[in-house]
Amino acid sequence: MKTSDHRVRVTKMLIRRAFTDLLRQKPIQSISIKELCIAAGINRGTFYAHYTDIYDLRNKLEEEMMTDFQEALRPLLEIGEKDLTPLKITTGIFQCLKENADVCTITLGPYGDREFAARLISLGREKYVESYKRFFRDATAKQLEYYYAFVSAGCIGLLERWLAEGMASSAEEMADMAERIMMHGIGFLQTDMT
Amino acid sequence: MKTSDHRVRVTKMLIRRAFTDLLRQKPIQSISIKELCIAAGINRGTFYAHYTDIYDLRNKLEEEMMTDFQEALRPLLEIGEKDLTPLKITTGIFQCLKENADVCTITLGPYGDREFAARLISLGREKYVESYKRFFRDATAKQLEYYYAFVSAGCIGLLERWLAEGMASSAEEMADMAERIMMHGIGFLQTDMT
DNA sequence: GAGGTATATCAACACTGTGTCTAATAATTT
DNA sequence: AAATTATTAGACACAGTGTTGATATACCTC
Repeated sequence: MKTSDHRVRVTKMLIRRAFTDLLRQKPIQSISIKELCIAAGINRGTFYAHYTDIYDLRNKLEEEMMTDFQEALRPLLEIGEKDLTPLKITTGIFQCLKENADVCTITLGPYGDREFAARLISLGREKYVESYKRFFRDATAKQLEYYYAFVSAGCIGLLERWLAEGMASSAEEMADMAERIMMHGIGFLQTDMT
Repeated sequence: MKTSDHRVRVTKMLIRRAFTDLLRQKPIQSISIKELCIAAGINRGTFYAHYTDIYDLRNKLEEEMMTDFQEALRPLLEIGEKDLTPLKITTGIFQCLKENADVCTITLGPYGDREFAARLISLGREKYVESYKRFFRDATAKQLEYYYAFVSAGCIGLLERWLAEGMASSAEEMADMAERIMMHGIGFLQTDMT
């Protein structure tokens, strides 16, 4: 099933490059197939051979990223891992994002798809909830749900801010900060920080 | 400047109603002016007399909401208020949102505009930061920025969840939960909850 | 390398929505 | 009642969409 044809790989690469370029300039809703094809230097019919519309293109690119990220995070989420801490998962995710900074345009940029960002964050969700439950056995499911809704959205907000500042800080630094806020709330400001 | 003409008020009301209806069914990018006008039962030329395109319509509706909310929150944000706590502000905002649940479609629904939701949340931002600074004088500006990025996004995530569950809980309950998470992080699960 | 196959290109097509305009009609204000 | 303003209906050129068929070319297998 894997397409090994040089032509389609070149075509898809051209489309991908033109698409991410355009996404830096304008929101997805004002990107037409026509202008994308002109920017990519391909025929419009060729686009339709691979995608049905712009949103299908975005979805397919996001799926690619998702599998890439899952692959990159696999060692972190291995069942064998016993000394797995939320901090390690967070750091891993943040590290992945930093290594694929260009891709973040699609998810975290001003015209990004935050719903997909939420899915990325949720990659470590099960592990998270599991370890939370270990610590807070008497918490209700509803409480955990609301808490997760809060902190996952919070992490995305943190990531947006990080990207907006050019990802100047290190992934560890950001993950540590996220972890502190998640664990202690505003109290994180009182703890020692490097 | 206030338009007192019956006709334009009826027209705008029809547009608004048709628009929020459509937003419950599909994302804004796939709502055409034509179908909106048919749904509203008005002439297409009339739409152009008031708005330039669909996004201009959304912006203008959001501006209306924003001023409404500012008005509703004014007593809470008065300079005279001395015993103003973050919890009171949060409760006020959550209460406003609950009282305008239909409007939340535009901001918090699955096809909503989360950027605007962030602006709504930020209504109390200055007051927030001010009171935070009072408690944490040695916190750096950067830390406060990241913290605010986290918790404002987190509140939106919480609101989305709330809306998704039909706003079953009370505004006070939600505000209290938000406040606890913001103040104590995961630790909020250990404190007494009603 | 020659073969057949798959892919990209080009031009053309009907179709839908856009944005603007004019003349006519209806409601509102003065 | 007259003047102003808002809405309507129809028409227009224009742009983007999605599809089709014919042609050329790059690819992989043998």
